Amino acid sequence: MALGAKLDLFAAFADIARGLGNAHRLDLLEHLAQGEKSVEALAAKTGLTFANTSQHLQALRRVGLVIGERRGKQVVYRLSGDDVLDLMAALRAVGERHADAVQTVVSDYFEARDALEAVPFATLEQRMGDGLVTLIDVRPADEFVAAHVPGARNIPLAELRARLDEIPPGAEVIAYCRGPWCVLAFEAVALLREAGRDARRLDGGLPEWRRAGLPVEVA
Amino acid sequence: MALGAKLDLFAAFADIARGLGNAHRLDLLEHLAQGEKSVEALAAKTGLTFANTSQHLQALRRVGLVIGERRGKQVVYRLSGDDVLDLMAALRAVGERHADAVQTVVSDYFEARDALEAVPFATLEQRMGDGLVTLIDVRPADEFVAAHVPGARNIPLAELRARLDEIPPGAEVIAYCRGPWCVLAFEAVALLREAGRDARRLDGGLPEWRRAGLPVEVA
DNA sequence: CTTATATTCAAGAACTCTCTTGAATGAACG
DNA sequence: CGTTCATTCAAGAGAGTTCTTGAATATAAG
Repeated sequence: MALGAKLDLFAAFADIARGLGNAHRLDLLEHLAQGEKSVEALAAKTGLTFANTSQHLQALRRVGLVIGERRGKQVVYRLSGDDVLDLMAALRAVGERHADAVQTVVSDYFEARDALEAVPFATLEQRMGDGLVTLIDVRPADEFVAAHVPGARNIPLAELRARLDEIPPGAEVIAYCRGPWCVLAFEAVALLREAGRDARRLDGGLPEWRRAGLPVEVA
Repeated sequence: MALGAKLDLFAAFADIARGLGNAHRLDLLEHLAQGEKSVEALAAKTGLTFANTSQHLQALRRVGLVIGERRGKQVVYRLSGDDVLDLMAALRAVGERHADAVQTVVSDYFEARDALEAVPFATLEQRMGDGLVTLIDVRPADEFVAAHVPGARNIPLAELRARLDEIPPGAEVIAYCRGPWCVLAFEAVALLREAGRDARRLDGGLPEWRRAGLPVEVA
């Protein structure tokens, strides 16, 4: 019984781990970390079919990682708690350490990343105060509207090249996006450097900012 | 490419999550959190067959959660890093929150647990200093020998009833075992209370103690 | 060199997961 | 109250996981 109960307990935890055990579901979780979203919105963001998105969301809900709530005609999903962000961060920590050793694609990714040193939140706050820095949020506009770092200007990555003139030439540019797994800010920094700007990435995206207890701005 | 690379990255993280996605593998990880062990030792502790234990360990090694090293005739496995403990703790945090809602067995487990308030590490250290407390390690002797909290006395759960007289009657008893998922200390506390002792559980087992940077004693 | 010991590999049966397709539900709106 | 829209359910093909069994390695010891 003690042994059986223990395995039952482990089985429950294993179910949660299996909930995270699919690339598309991690993608969905990252999008949900930006804020609550309908199934339709998630299907559009991830490129999955409607039914498939729904099934993945139900898998996540079954193990308690997300909560789905009917709101009129739509069902809106959100992360079930901040500990889900912590769990994803812990997974990332193990993954980044292991990446070098095994996965080439991934280690390329992280090598590129190491080359661009990230700016900690505290440093950003300080420089924002001094007015020495332009902070840009390179996520799509709808995610910016839902929540963003105070003082950030929204220039989605897709529009960045065309809107370079909106960024004051002298100041340092700091870019952020959805979080540590998100490529948008990396690409933004690469593009900005190509254009001769002094650009760096913020060390963490909006979910990490919020998780750190820092204020966010809406609309 | 950006999208493909991102999914490759997520797939790598998902592989790690799937590594945790099996009750037996979580069991193996908990045992490895006590210290490195051979395949044979793990098979004995978990009750799995030899070949099955080996296969699960290889699954864990493939995703970088454990490291296996040939040492003479044996292959000795250990956790690949402290971040694996953090990952397990994060998984537990989500699981405990979700437990009430879904798994009855598990919620029973956690209810029983809530009834016995756990003693934080800091409190233990203070009371140990005052000599007001008897600390017992209820894990099997081999795990105690590998590492234990300084000042603890080893009385494996199986022997506890027979060795009650080794515990000074007046003082409070604090028991610990393998960690938050381990039932040994729960059962020890229940048994001690039945015997009229003032017993409580330590809030965390040996892996958590070590992870907190506190000193351990060997042999 | 042979044997014993510890571990891994290989193959197969039973089961689970994933994605697709098309039908079914549930709420809102005319 | 019938239609529309967003979502879920159901069934099935294909792939992956798990456990068992027995054979294959690799090291150590005689």
